[in-house]
This record gives sequence, C-alpha cells and structure tokens, in this order.
Amino acid sequence: MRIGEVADQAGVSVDTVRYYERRGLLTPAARRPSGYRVFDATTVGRLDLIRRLQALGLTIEEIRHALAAHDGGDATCDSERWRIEAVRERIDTKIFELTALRVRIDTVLSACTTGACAFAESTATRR
Amino acid sequence: MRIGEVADQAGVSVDTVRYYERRGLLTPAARRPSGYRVFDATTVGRLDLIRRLQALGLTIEEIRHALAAHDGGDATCDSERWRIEAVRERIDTKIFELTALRVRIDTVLSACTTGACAFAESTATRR
DNA sequence: ATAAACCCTGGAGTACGGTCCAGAGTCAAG
DNA sequence: CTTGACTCTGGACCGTACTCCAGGGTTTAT
Repeated sequence: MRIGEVADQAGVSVDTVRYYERRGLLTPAARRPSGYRVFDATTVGRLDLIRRLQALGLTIEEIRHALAAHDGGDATCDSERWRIEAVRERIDTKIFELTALRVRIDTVLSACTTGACAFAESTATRR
Repeated sequence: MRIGEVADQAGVSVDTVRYYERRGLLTPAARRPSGYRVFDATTVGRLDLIRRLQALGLTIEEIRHALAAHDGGDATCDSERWRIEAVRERIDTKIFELTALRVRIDTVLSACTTGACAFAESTATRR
C-alpha cells in the first residue's frame, strides 16, 4: 500500500500520515527503491487508534508514549489507565476554569442590567 | 511617564505595552525627540481595562473593537452588551464540548474497569 | 511513449498572545 | 565623564496539530 491509500482508508490526509511518522506515532515506513513509502494494512488500524486517542483529548506526545508502551508489549488496561485519567484531570480543570469565567461574565452582565455597568464604571473611574 | 513606569503600574511587561500599541489597543504614544514613548497616567487605567476585558475572555481583536467603540464616545452598556454575550456563547460551547468529552472519557474508563478495555480492544481487533 | 496521477523532501504558514533578542541609542545620578 | 539603567527597532521564537507549497522524481494505464 502506498501512502495515499492508507490515508484514504484511515480518513486522514497524506500530510498527516507523514506528520505522524515524523512525530514518532508510526514507525518509519519501509521504502521502495524509489523512496516511496510502503505500508501494510495494520497501519490503517494504527491510524484509527491514534484518532480515537486524539478524540479522547490526548496530545500527540501523550499518544506517542501510549503507543510506545503498547508496542513494548507489557501494556495492560491497568497500566495505561492513568494516561486517560491525566487527560480527565486536565479536562476537569479546564471545565472548572471556564465555569468560573462564565460566572464572572454573568456577574458583569447583570451588573450591566442593574445600571452598574462594569465596563462604563471601570473606565469612568479611571479617567 | 516612560514605558517601564506605565508597565510596572499596570502590572504588565514593557513588551506587552508595545505589543498592545502595535495591535491598536493603545493609541500610538507621544514621543520625545529621542524616540522614547511618553505616557500619561490614564494609560495605566486603560491597560487595566484591557486586562479586565481579557479576563472576561475577549480576544485582542474584540478588545480593540470594544475600545474603539468606547473611544468613539457613543458606547453604552446596552450597545456593548452583545460583545460580552458573544464571549459567553463561545464559553458555553466550549464547556459543552468539554463536558461531552468528559463523558466519553468516563465511558472508556469504566469499560476498562469492567474488562472491556477500549484501548486493548481496538488494537486487538485491528491486528 | 506519454500523460495523469501519484510520491518525495524541506521548509514555510496558520491562530493566539505574547516573550525575547541583538545591536544600538538615551538618560540620570554621582 | 562615566556608569548603569533604561529605551528603541525589527524580527525570531514559543506550543499545538497540522496544512500547503515548490520543485523535483515515479508509477501506471493507455
């Protein structure tokens, strides 16, 4: 299989496949004498796995580590679980921050409604 | 006042002040013959306002528009309210997405606990 | 044999909000 | 007058995950 075929089957662009290889998510593909990359069908599955992990919020680097552990052979659910949990923590933090921000926004908006516009006020008091 | 003093009082870096000027958040400062920028005390308040708007989630561009309206003189709470509401929509969307992601993560983690690890499974079925 | 479709590399560009740098000039105090 | 602290400019750089490009070479079908 050539790169275009693999990319099509996995639903990603050829540029992305090359990018993943560069980033170490795919082991460097074999080459024809011409320099063309040669892939086997398992690569499609691997690309699919990468996309799933990405959809769970893992960064490229995290995926690289996870796949390395997986390729090492001694990866189990339990041994890898923490990676996902780390992502969950990150998401939770983000949600927390955004929720706090939302509250601040609502506060400003209702201050605005009751006549004490924070925007006007802050500029007025400063000028 | 020179740029360092303004920056100190507002709690930002001199680079940031210059950056804001470049981005149109501050009107170009007056200059001494030597080229040094000269600021008056109102700039500190303006920098502070910029930071507040930023803390509410407005981008530099949005702040620029808001300040331009404000400088135009015909900005009221009601006329500017929509800017903050637009930010709120953006935040809500983000929170929504992250919450959905969180659910997916939890699903994966509990599948893992019940023995049907999505990670192992997806790789197993593909190889 | 030839044309269309494919592939290669290295590097630049995207958005965001700054930060940092070199190399030069300026200012205030002692 | 010198020294140290300050300022100027233009441009490169950070992280993230790609995307796109030029200027080549290769493969495949007809």
